[in-house]
Amino acid sequence: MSGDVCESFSPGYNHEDPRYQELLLEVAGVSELFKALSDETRTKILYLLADEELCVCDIADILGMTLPAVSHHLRLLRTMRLVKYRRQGKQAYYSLDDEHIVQLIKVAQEHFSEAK
Amino acid sequence: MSGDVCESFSPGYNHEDPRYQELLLEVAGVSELFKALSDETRTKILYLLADEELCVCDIADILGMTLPAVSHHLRLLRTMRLVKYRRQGKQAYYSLDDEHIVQLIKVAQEHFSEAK
DNA sequence: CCTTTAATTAAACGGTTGCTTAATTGTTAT
DNA sequence: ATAACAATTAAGCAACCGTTTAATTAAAGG
Repeated sequence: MSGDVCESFSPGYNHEDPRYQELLLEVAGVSELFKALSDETRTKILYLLADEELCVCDIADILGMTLPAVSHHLRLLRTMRLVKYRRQGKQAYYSLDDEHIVQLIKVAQEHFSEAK
Repeated sequence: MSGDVCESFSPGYNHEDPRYQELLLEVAGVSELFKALSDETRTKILYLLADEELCVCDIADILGMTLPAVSHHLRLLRTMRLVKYRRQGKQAYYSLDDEHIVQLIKVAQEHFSEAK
């Protein structure tokens, strides 16, 4: 049993317990999701897509960034299942794939505004 | 007006509009909050503190990390107003400072579990 | 006062990450 | 087929981030 250090009590965390392993997997997934949202550029992209569907070119223009840079971020957001895209002619139109993001951003906003 | 590229329409984003500037500030704050949650170690710490108050030494022991490493993360979480601490003798006991984090983690969990 | 323990801070190192440039793929039009 | 445009992919580089080690501060006890 670990955790009983500095003479203070703390419950045991059995690292061999399969439930503990499962929890670790969840933690990894959660932090990976937050990592996708931790970049300012990606957050901006999600804000834009929350309003409307946009093609890569438009996003790059609005944010004043190069196309490859934006495409790079979109790929990450895609693998995290946060955005989806549909191809129409030459353009690829992106939009939000999940309502959870809107919730996450909303809660984060609240914390931000309350923290002054 | 920006945004009208690749022959597709997109509404104008006036970069001089004070409301736009305010929005940018919010985006920066939101992404900064997510950045605090994006590290796996910090997420683990928040999971632990969601259960109970713990001192730095215990956290380090449970996670199998050095004390300075944990302290470093706690400082960041403190500046983000996510955790608070109280000193009792030699130890510093940390606990969650905000219920928003629990909400954020809960929503992230849902997304993670649904995304398989 | 000196020693010990908990915690923080500072400096340095290694790995990761995001952007840039260049090259490639895919689609439309001439 | 060739040309032009949108998008992706790849490689290289600079900046950032998390950990480690060492030094410092703070508090309790002999």
